[in-house]
Parts: sequence; C-alpha cells; structure tokens
Amino acid sequence: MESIVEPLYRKLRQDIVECELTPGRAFSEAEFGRLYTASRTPVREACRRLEHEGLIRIIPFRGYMIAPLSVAEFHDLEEMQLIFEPEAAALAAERAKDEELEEMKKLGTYEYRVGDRSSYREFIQTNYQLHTLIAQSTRNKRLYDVVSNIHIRLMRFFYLGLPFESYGPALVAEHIRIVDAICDRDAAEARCRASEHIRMAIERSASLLMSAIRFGEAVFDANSSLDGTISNAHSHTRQT
Amino acid sequence: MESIVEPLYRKLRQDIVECELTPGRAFSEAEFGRLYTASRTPVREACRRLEHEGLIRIIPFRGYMIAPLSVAEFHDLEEMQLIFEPEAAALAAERAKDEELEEMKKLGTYEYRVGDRSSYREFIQTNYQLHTLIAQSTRNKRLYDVVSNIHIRLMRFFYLGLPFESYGPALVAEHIRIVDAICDRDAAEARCRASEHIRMAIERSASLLMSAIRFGEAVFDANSSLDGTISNAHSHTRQT
DNA sequence: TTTTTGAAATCAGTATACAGATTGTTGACA
DNA sequence: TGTCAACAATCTGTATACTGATTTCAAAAA
Repeated sequence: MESIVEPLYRKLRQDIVECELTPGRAFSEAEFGRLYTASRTPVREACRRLEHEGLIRIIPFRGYMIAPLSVAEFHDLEEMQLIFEPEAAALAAERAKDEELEEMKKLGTYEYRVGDRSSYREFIQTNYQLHTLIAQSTRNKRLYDVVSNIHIRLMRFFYLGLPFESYGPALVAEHIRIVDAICDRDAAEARCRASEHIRMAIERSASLLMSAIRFGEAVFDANSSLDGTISNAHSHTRQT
Repeated sequence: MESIVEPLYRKLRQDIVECELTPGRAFSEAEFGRLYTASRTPVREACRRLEHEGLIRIIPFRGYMIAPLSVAEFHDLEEMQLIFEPEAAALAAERAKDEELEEMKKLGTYEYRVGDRSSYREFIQTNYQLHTLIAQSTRNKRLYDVVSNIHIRLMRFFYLGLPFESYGPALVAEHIRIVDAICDRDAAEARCRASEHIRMAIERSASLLMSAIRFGEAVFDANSSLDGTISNAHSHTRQT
C-alpha cells in the first residue's frame, strides 16, 4: 500500500528535482512533516531514500539539507553518462522490443519552443523518458537504475535553467540519429551516435556552467568528494 | 552517531553477502530484532537500505526476504562490469594518487591457496578492495558507488563457492596486468586489460554457473526483470 | 572586552503502542 | 466432500513519546 511514504517520496523528489526546494536549504524532519502534512516516520523514510539517491544530505544529529549542486557533481554525472549511455544504446539496438522502438521515435521527435519556459520543462521530462527508455530496452535492470539516477540528478541542473536552452534543434537532431540507429538494430552506430550526443552535450554545457551554477546558496563545494566529509553547515539557507 | 543502525546494517550486509543468511529466506522485522538484539525501528531502517542495494526484498504488508540469487541477476552484473570497469581502469590510470598505486600493487599480488577455504574468502575480500580502489582512483564518487554496489552483489555468488575456485593463478596474473598498466599511466592499455579480465571472468563463470546456482531455495527466478513484480512468495524458506 | 562555562533549546535516534492490511484456518452449509 | 465466509493471527505502516547528543546563547569571570 505504502499509502503515505510513496506519494510523499514522489512529491519530495519532484520538488527537489524541479528546484522547488532550493539546493542547499536546511530543514528538519518536523518541518517537512508540517510542510507535507505527514508525521516524522514517513518523512524520515522518504528522506533516507532520497539521501541514497544523492538528492538529500543527512548531517547526523544536525538535520537535513537539500543536496547542493556543485560543478564537481555535474562533471561526475557527465562522465558517468559518457560511460553508460553509449553502451546502453548499443544494447538497446540489440534487445529493444518493437513497442519500445515506437515509443522512442515518439519521444525522440519531441521539439520544444525555444524561449517557452513550460515547453522547456516538458522537454526536460521527455529527454529523461527517452534516455531511460533506452536504458530499459537493454533488459538490464541495474543499468536502468544507474541511468535513471544519473538523469534525475542531472535534471536539477537543467531545471536551474542550465544548459540546453537555445540548443533545441541540435539536441533533437542528435536524439533522432540515436533512435534511428537503434531502430535499425545497428549497435555500433547507436553506440557511436550516443557517444557523440553526450560529448556534444558536455561541450555545450561547459561554457554555460560557470555562470549559471551560482544560485541560492549552492556553492562550488568540494564536499561531494570521495571521502564525503561534511564541513560545518554554516552556509545553510535559513528560513524564518 | 548512528550507534545502532550503522553496526546493524554492516552486520546484516556482511551476513547476507557471505550467505550466512540463506538467499530467499523470509523473515520479519521482529525476528531480526531478536536475532540481532535491536528494536524494530533500526532493523527497519537497515533493511530499507539493504533493499535499495538489492540485497533484500520487501513485500508490502507481508514481510522481507533475503534477495534470491538468479542467473538473470548474475548476467546483469557481469554486463555492468563489462561496461564500466574498463573505463574505470582507464580513468584511474590518469588520476590515481601515488599512494593508491602502491596499495593497488599490494592488493593485486595477493595470492590465495587453491583449495583453502579461508584463504579463498580472504581473496574475495581482496578482489573487492582492488576493484573498488581502482574505482576510487577515478575521483568520481558516483562511479565508485556503482562499482562498489555491483561487487557487493557479485560477492554473494562468490561466497556460494561459485566461480573462481581453481582459477587463482590466472586471476592474479590478470590483476597484475591491469595494475601494471595503471601504474604506467597507460589509460588505453589499462582499459584493454580490464576488459580482457572481465571477459575472461565471464567466460570462466559461464560453465560453472548452471550447476552451482541451486542452493537453498534460490531459484532461477525471472523476478529481477525490469517490471520487478514479485510473484507469490510460495517458495520461502520457513523457519520454525 | 574577551573568554569560558553552563543551561536551555533543538533535533535526530530509538522504542513502543496502535491501526490497517493480508493471509490462513476453521466451521458451517450446500 | 467441497466451497465459501467469517474470524483469528501475523506483520507491516504510522504516530508518538522518550532519550541522548549537539549547538546556541547568555551570563559570569578574568
């Protein structure tokens, strides 16, 4: 049933991904309990899940915070994409079901109106669906999980208004090339096109990144490094 | 502090990975509370984490079970390895710190005495440490997380006595070649050697898999497929 | 004025009580 | 004898009370 945790989790995740909840914002279990009308236990459970996915940070005995966005994380995620997505495309070319191919074609041709904010947001969703559908078509659940998580984290940057504003047509063209290769069952071509796509995306975002990343209290923090030590939470956004 | 959850989580994970807890075994929160002397809340939290890592399955309103081992999962995990381990090795060749290189050399040369059970178990741990150390050397935390999780899942198969018994020398030789390439800062060579290593491992395990996988109630289940539906839990191991 | 100390407040960690859901079993009826 | 329904048992989902850890702030002392 999961009548409380599951919807709460989804709502929280959505709010974080869409930057409705400011990256870096500090909060307590009780506070979210009030905000989302739930008791502490479900809030706690949902937050634990979100921490595991990298959307929330838990500071023991201190509280929680919406995971800040950092250049380091963005870089890591793009590097992950470069590793996984080309292989996913190649495997999808071999294993996708016909219905999945149909769905890909539909998603791949979605165009957004440059400058239209709501159309842009819809495009972010479509982009997510396309990439996860490709991952799903590999029939490898672990691969799907990884790709899905990477994209969910990436979407936060996109919702900040980050990278592919005004690159619409180029993006769509790249998507179509990937989908075409998959539909042709041409694994090598699919791998190549996907790799190209990610590389272009990285290049496009590189220049935009530095200027767009400063938002709210989100900082270029070194905290997402491997040792994962969390420094003093001085710079939390305080809410009245 | 996490004075209860953290140790409990570690102990549980260890027991599952080492197959101390039989794959497919059903249990309740209260039961584990008795077994590990903890109250339901920490047990619950630890189990949620383990579910996220794929070591436990939760059946809503019914209970928990130690995730069964399946050929499908094993295949997925090996496929994942084939995708990212070569890239991890290549990145490590470029980014590893000198201390990490030293540590790799140490881990890579660990030999186990064929036939000696405890030596074999130690080798499993060393193998895990080597592969995660390489991942850590990439400076990409997400990549590290994925590699670590994949190996933790794989280790359950190894602890069942699965694959590389009697392949000791070949394995060590492959490890050394990878480590050498990384120490030489030769990314292309490292990628190539790692790819070769995984491919060989897959080949070796293929023949052994079919006979060794039946253990306890662990079945060739299709439940780990993408839709993730859990069929009737008829075949649970019942404890008196 | 600065530093130290201690008390109060805050918040997560944990235990436990209660409610809702699901399953299994028993008994009656056809 | 077979089937269906009601009840009992079990277990998770949730709320809440309690505990202990950490921080903050103010007051007192140097």
